[in-house]
Amino acid sequence: MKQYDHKKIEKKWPPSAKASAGQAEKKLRTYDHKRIEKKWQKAWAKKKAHVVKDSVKGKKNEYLLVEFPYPSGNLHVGHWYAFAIPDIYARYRRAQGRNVLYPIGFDAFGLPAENAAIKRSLNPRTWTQQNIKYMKGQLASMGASFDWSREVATIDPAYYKWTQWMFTQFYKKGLAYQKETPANWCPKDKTVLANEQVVNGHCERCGAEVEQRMMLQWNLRITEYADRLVDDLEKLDWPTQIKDSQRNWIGRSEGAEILFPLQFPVGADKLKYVLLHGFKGDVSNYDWLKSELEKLGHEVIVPHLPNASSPNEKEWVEAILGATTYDKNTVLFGYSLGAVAAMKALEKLDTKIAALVLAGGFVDPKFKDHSRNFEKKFSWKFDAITITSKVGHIHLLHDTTDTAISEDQARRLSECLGIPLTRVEAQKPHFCGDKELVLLNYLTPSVTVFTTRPDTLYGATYIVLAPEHPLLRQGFAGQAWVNQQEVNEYVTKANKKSDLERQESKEKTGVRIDGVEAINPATGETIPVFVADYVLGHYGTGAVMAVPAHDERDFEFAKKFGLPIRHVVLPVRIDEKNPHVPGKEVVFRNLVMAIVRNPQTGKYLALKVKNPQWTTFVIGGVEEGESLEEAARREIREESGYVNVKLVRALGGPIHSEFHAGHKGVNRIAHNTTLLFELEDEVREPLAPEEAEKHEVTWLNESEITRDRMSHGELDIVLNRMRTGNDVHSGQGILAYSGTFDSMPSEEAKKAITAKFGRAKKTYRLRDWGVSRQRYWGVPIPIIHCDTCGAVPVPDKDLPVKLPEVKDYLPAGNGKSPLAKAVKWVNVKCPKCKGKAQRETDTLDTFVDSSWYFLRYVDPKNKKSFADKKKQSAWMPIDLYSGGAEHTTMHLLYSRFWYKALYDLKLVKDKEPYVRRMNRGLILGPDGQKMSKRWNNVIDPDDIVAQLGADTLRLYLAFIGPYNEPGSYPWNPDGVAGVRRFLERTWRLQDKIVDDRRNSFSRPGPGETVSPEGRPEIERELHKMIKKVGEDCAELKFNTAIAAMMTFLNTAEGRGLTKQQYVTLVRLLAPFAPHITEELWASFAKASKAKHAKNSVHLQPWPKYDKKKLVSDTVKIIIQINGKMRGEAQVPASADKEAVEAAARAVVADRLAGENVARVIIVPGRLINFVTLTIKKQIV
RNA sequence: GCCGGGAUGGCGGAAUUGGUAGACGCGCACGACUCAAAAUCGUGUAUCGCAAGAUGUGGGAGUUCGAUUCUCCCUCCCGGCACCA
Repeated sequence: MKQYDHKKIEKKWPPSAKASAGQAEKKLRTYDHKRIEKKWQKAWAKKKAHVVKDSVKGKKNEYLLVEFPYPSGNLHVGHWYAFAIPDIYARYRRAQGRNVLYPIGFDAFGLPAENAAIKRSLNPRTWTQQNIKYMKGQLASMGASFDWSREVATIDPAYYKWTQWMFTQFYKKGLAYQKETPANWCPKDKTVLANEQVVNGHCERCGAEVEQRMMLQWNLRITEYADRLVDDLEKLDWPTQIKDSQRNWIGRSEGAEILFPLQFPVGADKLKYVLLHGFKGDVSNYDWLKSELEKLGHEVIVPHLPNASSPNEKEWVEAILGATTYDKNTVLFGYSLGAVAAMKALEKLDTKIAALVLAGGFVDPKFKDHSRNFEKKFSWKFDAITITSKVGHIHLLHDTTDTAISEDQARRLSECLGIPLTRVEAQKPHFCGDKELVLLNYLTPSVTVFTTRPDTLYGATYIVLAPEHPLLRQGFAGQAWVNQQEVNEYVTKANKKSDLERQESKEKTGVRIDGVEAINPATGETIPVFVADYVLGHYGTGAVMAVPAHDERDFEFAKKFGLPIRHVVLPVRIDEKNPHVPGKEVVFRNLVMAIVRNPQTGKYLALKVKNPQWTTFVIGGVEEGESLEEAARREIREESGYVNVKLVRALGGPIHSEFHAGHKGVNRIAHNTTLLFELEDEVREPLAPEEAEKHEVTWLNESEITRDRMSHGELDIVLNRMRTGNDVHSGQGILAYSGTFDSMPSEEAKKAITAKFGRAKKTYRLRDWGVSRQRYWGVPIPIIHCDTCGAVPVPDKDLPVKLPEVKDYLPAGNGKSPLAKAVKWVNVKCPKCKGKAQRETDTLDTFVDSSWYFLRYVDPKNKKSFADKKKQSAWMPIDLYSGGAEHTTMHLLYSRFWYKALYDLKLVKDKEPYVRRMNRGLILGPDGQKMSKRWNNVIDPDDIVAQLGADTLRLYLAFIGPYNEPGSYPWNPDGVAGVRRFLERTWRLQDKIVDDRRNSFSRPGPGETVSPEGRPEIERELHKMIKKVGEDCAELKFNTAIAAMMTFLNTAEGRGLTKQQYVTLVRLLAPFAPHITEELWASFAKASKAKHAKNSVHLQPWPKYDKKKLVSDTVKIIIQINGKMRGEAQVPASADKEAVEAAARAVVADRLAGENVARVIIVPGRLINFVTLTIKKQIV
């Protein structure tokens, strides 16, 4: 392993002072980076060379963004790689005539600052600002063209005022909400962490194991944007790797929600249903619903609501309250105006009832079609708190086909009650069908499951609830199960475990909920209900329908609990060798295949068929009334004579096969099930003569069971099941045992079954973004908690909410932020009611700070808005965003979400902030490991700058590999010396400038870059270089761009070059090594009369290459014989095919002697290939 | 397990639409300069072979006059997801 040898480098570099003193008399000074770099950095700063205007006449704006650093206190090589290399691109684009914004700032809030501050008993602000100051000095040494006038720091109140302002905007729009959520709690950092900050159950920062705690947290509704965050990726010019990572992270699954009604057949209290009809309705509307509910054993009351054609609130409410007594077993159902009346009645009710189901309800009497006469007879204010407090369970149903109630009306109801809206499709619009099944489903206790495989519904043989499922906490309408205690124990145990602990063992555990059964809506069968921790509470609906035949997890669970396995999606095997013959009758048959193993020998029973010749297992049709096993035993006896066999198991479910049954002359569709038997003894019955004639018995080793030998198309599936014991078919197939859906392909069946029994639904892995942090050093969440008004956003005029000074930055450890200790700051008046109120004491996640910083660069000093709209449109969206791979799923997703939310608030004009994104690589230590003090392999960029110069460091990092690929590159000390050599040779190349006739230094005329006469080869090399460097820079392949300049240098050193040619090289090198090139340019400018020469080299336009100069008079042609290189020939560029062939034949004449050339392939200007007859013959 | 990316000398890496594999740099070897060393300059440097030549881009097949490049299968490495229904 190579060790980084400091001494070796220091000995080598810098070149001794004595040597340069000795050369002092020489016309040229030695390249002295120390003098040059400081000099020009000062000069640029003085001239404000890098201040960017928002518009420059005749130039297009371009926004190049790099992730702003965290002010850790010291600049490392990674920072150089992150900032100095994109600077090459910024300078290159400027030379190409773009007005380039290349800003920088500091992401300065966050844990490390605070931890360091606690350790050194310093104010985090002081500490952070010191770091910023120091790092700015270091950044200056890069010679990067940052516009410092646009510097942004997230800790600046003028910045975080807008962070807070945006948060209040989001809150007002319902995008920010507070919720008691299980939070990832780091016991060491004493704060809540985002999911993204938890790596394998441990804190990303300190490594401590993360605990789950229930806490009241602020969340941002990023899940509402999940679809757009996935779909809009498509249009972005981003590497697929980043897009795929984001898609994985969001984890969108498309499937269906299906409702399974529950029955409590044993020992449960019966429910009392009160069904309220609507405007112009009457008691008879619910005949069907009533009888169905009564069938389940419940009591049903349908009160008569007076004057249904001209109703008023008072009469209806009285009728409802008088209809019966209400208690904890009552379920109140209200339809349309009945829903309104139900809520009104609840406001008055003095007991708590089990459940409230509202269908087609509203709180806003504005209808899609026409107005109604009751608008003024009801009051349209609702006491949501009272209503919801009187009810254990609420369902809000909206019919998506409704012709009277708009979706918007329904949503208002949902917002009013704070209960999510359930969108359903009624049998007839506005739930007007005779048999509205959907109503029954929601009136009965039920479990809604999410599945991506609705096609397997008929195979669902049980239901599994996650331990967190609300049904287990609340029950439904007071219903109970028999083994309540056992269930509770399991749930408590599971809830104690962290996600990580639950995953420790994949061994399935669970408890059957006794006395409760679900009804499979497709088969009508009752199926058991379990609670098991392999189902996740936060994903989908927290409940699954288990289909053991087609899901491995369910299969495992079913095996353990002895649950039925029903195969409903059959894998398909179509025999290509023996396909269906068009026109022939299609005949269906159930087949059974028997694999008989002899445990003594380990061999398998097979039949050698004589005509046609093939080998098969015992196989035959299942006769009417016969079980599979009976049929298999019969076939074994008939075909092999063996009598005593023992059934081991079925090898999974049937396989759907299609083939042409030649001997019967029909097209066969067969469902073929394979049973595995063991031979018990050798007892055989004699075969019937016609059987014996057809085939003979043979025994095969396992290795002899191959598709070559055996004719079964299903063999691969069967063998796999036999060997692995995995009988689950989780792929696609054709439906069977699925009622009217039989023989439908599974993809089609997904849609059909969803349409009939459920509704299409998307679910995401992504969860809402928890932004509360119980730490000091962050942006205070701009919310005031008032006892009467609830959470109130801080009014715009009171922003920013400045971070108060406290003495003690240590988190309390009880979940309270240190801000809670600033009592004066905390206690305020409510902005709404002026009553007593307290400030929110949590601070925002720092990912919030960095979600919009790029917008502030555009207009960093604005006091009226976060960024002026005109300035935004001058720069946004960002043309190229360069950063680290570690931000692929967090920062990049959060800031996209943030930007989209701003877009919806009409605060920004684009849907996406970053047009193009690239992830850079990683610089490793010289030993190939990550740079770390622990390994003593850290390269300090300050040392390199001191010894070798900033230009060398820039050039080295650019040369190490392609910048736009996230590779990892070990630091090579000799490699750095190598690029330093390149700069010195470039410097000394001045010695090789030869007399060019014009010997002047002026702007090249059109079509002319330099005076080329007399040196066409160098001129050609020069133009090749201009082309290559330009193209490679555009693609961020700085390594090959530098290689092209090195190649030119190698040629030019040998042959000499003109001053014009030299200066062109300097201009190409300028973005890479801004200091040395500025120095060289200036020294040439002294001798020049040209005006433009007085300007900086960095203001010179990018050299243009001349296509005509790229071509040479002669070209090298590669000569191949049968595709192998056999020689080369120089031919005139103008040579035609005949001439090329003649020249080539001359070169390889001896090789072609005696060969018949069958074909000659000529690639103009490149290659000629002689194909000889012998090869040709082999092919023909 | 699923999704994506990758594998080229001693090392970092090049190679246009399929057309000389190894550009450029490092390292190494030899030579020049020097009393010497360093620096610098020059020559060479995929492997085997004295050579002619043969082999060679993770492994195996295929398409093609010709494959690092296209197709199929496999191995390994990196990244994302993972009891996600």
